[in-house]
Amino acid sequence: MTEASPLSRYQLAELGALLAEPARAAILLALMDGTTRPAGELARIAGVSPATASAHLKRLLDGGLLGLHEQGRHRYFRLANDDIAAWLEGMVLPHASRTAPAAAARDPVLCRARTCYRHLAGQLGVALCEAWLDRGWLQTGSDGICLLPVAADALVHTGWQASPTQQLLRLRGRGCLDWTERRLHLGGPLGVAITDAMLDAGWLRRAPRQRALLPTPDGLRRLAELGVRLDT
Amino acid sequence: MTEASPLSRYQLAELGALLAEPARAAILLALMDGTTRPAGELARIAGVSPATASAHLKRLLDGGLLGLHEQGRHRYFRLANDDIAAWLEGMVLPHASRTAPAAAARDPVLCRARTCYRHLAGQLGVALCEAWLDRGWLQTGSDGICLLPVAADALVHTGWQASPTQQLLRLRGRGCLDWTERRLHLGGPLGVAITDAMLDAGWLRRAPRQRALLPTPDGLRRLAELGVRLDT
DNA sequence: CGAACGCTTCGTTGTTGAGCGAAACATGAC
DNA sequence: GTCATGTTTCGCTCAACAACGAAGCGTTCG
Repeated sequence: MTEASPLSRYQLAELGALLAEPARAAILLALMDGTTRPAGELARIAGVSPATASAHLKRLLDGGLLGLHEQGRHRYFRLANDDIAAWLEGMVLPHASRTAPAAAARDPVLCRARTCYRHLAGQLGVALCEAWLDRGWLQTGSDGICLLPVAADALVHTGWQASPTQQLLRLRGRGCLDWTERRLHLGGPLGVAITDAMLDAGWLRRAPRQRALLPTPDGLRRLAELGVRLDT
Repeated sequence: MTEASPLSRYQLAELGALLAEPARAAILLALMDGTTRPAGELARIAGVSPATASAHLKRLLDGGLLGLHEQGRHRYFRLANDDIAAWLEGMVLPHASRTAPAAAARDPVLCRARTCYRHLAGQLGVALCEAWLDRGWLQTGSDGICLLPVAADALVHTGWQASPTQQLLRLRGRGCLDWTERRLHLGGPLGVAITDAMLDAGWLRRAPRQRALLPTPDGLRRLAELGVRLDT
């Protein structure tokens, strides 16, 4: 059997139906920054009763869009994986051609650096991925992208803690499509770990109510040392 | 005003609702190969009455997903633009992580070469775009990607008709994300024109009922002369 | 233990919208 | 003009499902 289309009309419709309700859309958008939130909080964000939100969460869970972590009487929800986050980011495409004939009309802060799921995206994310691949710090293999020891040494030299850096060597990342840059940035567990480390170290700060990430002056300097520059 | 999210919950829900009906999904999938079809034919494909299809087409049109060409008593529908096609191609992402843990499980023929909207996509499309950018045959500017005269000369030398090649110089293309390769291929009017020319010249043939494109032995040879190789 | 809490399930109501046939409206053929 | 064809609009029915309150279940705290 050679499927004529990789996606049947029914699968496509089912996927669309999951987005077709403002309450569900709000839940997905709220989780796009990689946060993990309990059902009650998502109900409040979506503006519906806990009972209604519970039904929505069940549908999203069954649809494979959400992941679940149960802890006592709490149920914490998150996006299922990087692909879901990248896919949601890509949902802006139809609007891009309608509402933004000039691509520059988009929010420049969000273009510069933001989270995609839990990892770094935007110009900075793409620059990091490409620079480190160029330098041979990242290597793509059949099991994903891994960080090489030479990179870990450089990170320690720039001020990272040695012990967590050793853990990075065991993690795997993968390419994730960046919808503003239309190139790859580093996703997967490795991408998440690197982004978390940069947040911890104060190289990046989270914008108050956005998915945007704000690089600090110190962070920009350190990143430049690591070959990551924002071309302007 | 700095919009917190580039897409509100209502916009996202509206977009999802457009896909949420199997009949509408079937219409969009049928138009993904770049064809232009009258309302009656789309009704037959979707398996609904002309009256029902008319309502669906109106919604898709109002939603900005379709374009319209009226001719006499016929109304021909097509996808609105390249972005819509690329976006639909990206709709497989959520399924990719569920149903295809190994990316190689996808149809290799479709991965090699296919149409995205009306232009060449897949390994061959990406290879062409990158090779020609490397050679300096394509140049990216503020108004898109254009073909340089040196490339036109090379095309004529490989057997293209001189007159249509001159027209290519006036067209503009743009990068379009390839969901199997996760890199850019050449879309826009320039991409469409080049693909059409290759089909006319017999370098590529359309697969009977798929969006797949089959490169002919002659076509592969000529493409290799132009620097476009399928790395295996 | 009992009370408070977080969440889900159940039962009900109301709205949305998909679907069709019939009729209307065009256009093109004769 | 008359008829056939392609498409849309109208009126209707029916199914799906979002939403809530109430009740139920399991967990945590005092």
